[in-house]
Formats: sequence, C-alpha cells, structure tokens
Amino acid sequence: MNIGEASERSGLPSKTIRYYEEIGLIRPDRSVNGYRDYAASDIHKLRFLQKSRGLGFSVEECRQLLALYEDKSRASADVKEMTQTKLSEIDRKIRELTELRRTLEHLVHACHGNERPDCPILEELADGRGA
Amino acid sequence: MNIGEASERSGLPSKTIRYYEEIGLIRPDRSVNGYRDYAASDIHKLRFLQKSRGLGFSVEECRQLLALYEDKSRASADVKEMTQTKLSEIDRKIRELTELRRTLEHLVHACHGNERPDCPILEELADGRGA
DNA sequence: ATCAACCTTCCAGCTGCTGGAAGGTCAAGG
DNA sequence: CCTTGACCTTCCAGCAGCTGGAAGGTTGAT
Repeated sequence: MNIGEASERSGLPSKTIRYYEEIGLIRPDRSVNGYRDYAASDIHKLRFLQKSRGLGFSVEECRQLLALYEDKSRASADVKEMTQTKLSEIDRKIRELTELRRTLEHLVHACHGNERPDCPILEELADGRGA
Repeated sequence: MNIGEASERSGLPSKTIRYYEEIGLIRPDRSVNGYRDYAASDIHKLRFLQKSRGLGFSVEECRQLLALYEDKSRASADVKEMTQTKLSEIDRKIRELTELRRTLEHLVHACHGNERPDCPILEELADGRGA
C-alpha cells in the first residue's frame, strides 16, 4: 500500500513516516513506479511507533522497543533485562499519569476557588509522593 | 534557592530550567547578585513540567496544564472543558501504556521463540483494539 | 490530453532542548 | 587579601524530531 494509506492506518503524517525510514526505523519495499509500498507488518511497526512516541519514549527508545519484538534472540539475558527496564519505565509513567489525572480532577472538583500555589493537591503532587 | 538546587529538586537540568523561563513557563525572582532565586512554588511547577513533558505532552500542552491550576477563573466553562479534554488524553495514554506493558510482557513470556511480525500479540496491538 | 490527487526528493525552518565559550559571584583555605 | 573551585550569568551554536514547501513525476478519471 502507498504512503497515504499507511499514514491513515498508522495515524502518522506521511512526512513523519518518510523521516522514520530515513533514520532506519522501517524499510518499506518500493513499487516499480518508485512509490513506497507498505506491508501489513510495516503498519504494525508504525502504529507501535505512533503510540510509544506519544507516550514520551524517545526515538532511540522506540528503536529499542521495536527491536524487542524483532529480535529473534530475545530469549537472551540482556534482552530480558532491557525489557524489564522498559517495563519499569512504563509502570512509572502509568503511576505518574494516574497522579496527574487525580490532580486535574481535584483541581476541578475540590480546589475550586482557592488561590494558587498553596492548593493542597498541588502540594501533594509537587512533594513527589508517588512520583 | 539557586538554579542548581532547583535542578536537583525538580529533576530537570539547569539548561532546561533556563529555557523554560525563556519561553515564559516560569518567572523566578532574582537575587541581588543577579542569580535566579526559586521559590517553593517554582519547584512545584518545575516538577509538574518534568513529569508532564516525560508523559508525552508538548510544551504548549504543559503550558495549558499549568494554566489550569493557576487560573483563578478555572470555574469557567471553557477551562472545565479543557480539563475534560486533558483528562481524556490522560486516560488514553494510560490505556496505551497498559497495552504496551501487556505486549512487552507477552513478548517475553508467551511469544518466546516465534518469528516476528506474525506474533498474535503483535497483531492484537497493531490492530488497534483498545488504542 | 489534461486535471486532480497522489507520489517522489530536497531543503529550509521550527520545537525543545543541550553543550560550550566567556565571564561574574561566592565561600573556603593559604 | 587573594586565589581556587564550584557555582552562577548570557550568548550562540548544534542536535533531535519533525514539518512545510518547492519542483517535479505517476496515476486514474473525464
């Protein structure tokens, strides 16, 4: 499939998809007319990239995450260790998002009308408990 | 407090803190010697920025999030609407992270040894159910 | 055959930092 | 008092990760 459809299916702009190819994250085939030709597996990767980038992982981290499921030898110790590291990062992000969510909700429902930066919710957040 | 301590307490490099000031995210006082002087509330904001940036929110989105709890008139309808939008985004991110986590775990425990991109877990992720 | 809607490459510019130079401030030790 | 080292300052350059636009080729429909 052409880049336009790949863009639609992955949620990434064509520009970004070409950029990801440039930096070696994906390697689509080329049709005889020179157009990029994306396979289903390319779309998988692009969707994966779309999500993981949006979740605050750097391109290099995304490259590593991609490698995790492309690596035929991912039973090896270092791959497992890296996966574990990534899992911890993900858990931390989930905790932080949950916290952020709680903060926003409280700001709407509870802090309603107080002056800033002394709001107890804010203090709680900023004190870093749970971060 | 000086920028070094602010950096330590917020988890942000001094360079980044100065940059955030340059683009108007924070406005620390200045000591007589010309050094930046950070109050506790500045640290709160910096920690907030550190987290929300790390969670994939753009600087502009972070500016909005910051505004949500600085805004004295945040009882207004549009502020509430924006908060709701942000809450939805956060929920989506949490879902995606949870998914990503499940995928990584399965890649280690269940997919172990299969060839790539036909792994059923991968299909599941890429098909976008739950994204 | 021509028009719109695709696609291509290339290059410039923007965001969000990040590093380094050149120099001022401060507390401690000689 | 003065020097040393760890701070701090501004300014400017560069990198990461896109993003937009120009200039041009391909495709399918009228």
